[in-house]
Amino acid sequence: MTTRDTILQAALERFARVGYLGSSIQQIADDVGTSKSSVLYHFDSKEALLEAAMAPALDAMESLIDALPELRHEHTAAAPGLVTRFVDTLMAHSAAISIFISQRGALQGVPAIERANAIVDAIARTLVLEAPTPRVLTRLSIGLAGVAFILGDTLSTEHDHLDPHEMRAIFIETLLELSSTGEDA
Amino acid sequence: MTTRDTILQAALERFARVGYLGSSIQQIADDVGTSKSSVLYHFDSKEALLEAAMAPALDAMESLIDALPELRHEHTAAAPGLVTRFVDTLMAHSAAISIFISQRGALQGVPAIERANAIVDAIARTLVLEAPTPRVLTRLSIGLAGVAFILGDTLSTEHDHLDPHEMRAIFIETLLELSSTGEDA
DNA sequence: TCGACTTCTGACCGATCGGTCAGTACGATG
DNA sequence: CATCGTACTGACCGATCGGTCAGAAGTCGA
Repeated sequence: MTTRDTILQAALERFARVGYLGSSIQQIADDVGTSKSSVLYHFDSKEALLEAAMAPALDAMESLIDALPELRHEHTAAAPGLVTRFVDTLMAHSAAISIFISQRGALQGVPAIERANAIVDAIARTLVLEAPTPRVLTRLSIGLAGVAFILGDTLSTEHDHLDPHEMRAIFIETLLELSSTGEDA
Repeated sequence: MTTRDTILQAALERFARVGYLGSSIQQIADDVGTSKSSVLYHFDSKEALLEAAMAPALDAMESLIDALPELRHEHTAAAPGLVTRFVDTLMAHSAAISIFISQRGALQGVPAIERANAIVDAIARTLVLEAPTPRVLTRLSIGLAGVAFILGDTLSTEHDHLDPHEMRAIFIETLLELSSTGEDA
């Protein structure tokens, strides 16, 4: 693996664990055994480093949005296939997702976070088309935020976590349940 | 209101909006129209300020825990009364709750956060007694984290949010649903 | 052998951080 | 009037922050 990729990985992990503001370039350099100057050679700034670290996750989410219109006419409400793909994408990029969820308030104005905000808006916009009640939307927000939070938690704590497959199943099932109207069918 | 209380309120709001690490004592002083030295006169340190700002929320949560054993034998699973009280407490202290939820990773070792961690552990411990499956526990975590996240979001963004009463009802209903075994009764 | 390019480093910069300290203004108390 | 405690302030401190820069070391093709 190239030095650049090593830095990218260490930065993503550290940003997720102790926060972007709580991480210094020096600490990231120490993590990978290089110098602060080396980090700033590969990336123009700390912000650029964050952007590069989050890019794969944002790319994946954007391509999921592009595929969303084709997936949703499968059912009127959220289709199981859509939710499954969503959960898989979240879990594949849990570090970046966790950074966005818990730090987007503190990082307003940072390009990478603004891009992620736009993605969330796009998701909400397409969901609103088929889930007009604020009730279902709120329920879905609870579910998505909760799932994202737990993913971040598994990264930053060494608690005993249940195995990823079980977690995945619970996530999918719970999100589907929350995306239904609620009371009963 | 005393200067001390004004500082406390401004600090709580700022910590919730842009993060503890993203807030400087100078900025908080500017918010209330006083000097950095004045803030440090009323509070020994930035950490002490955080602790004092979060204390009311933590006190409320602790007293809720104390009342928990008496409330739970009402039903085997989470009782509606318990959930309602829980949601009300969360909403009454949304700023402090939001700080804990989204920044406890970055603030490990800070006394106020350690105290909050202990509270969460206590809640989990009492819940485990009656909800032994990791499945229900995960579902509850999703719900609680999701609710807490939304509360923080309403503070830090100027989005159009639905009215608190509606939100409260959805929170309670959703949490009760998630605390059930799932599939059906 | 000679540049040219990439990778990387240590020295250094101004700004800001949390925190200390000596001192000031002032109302209450004797 | 003198004294004391409370509230508050500006000057200052060392440390760390993100970022710049000149140059060293190694690897190329010409």
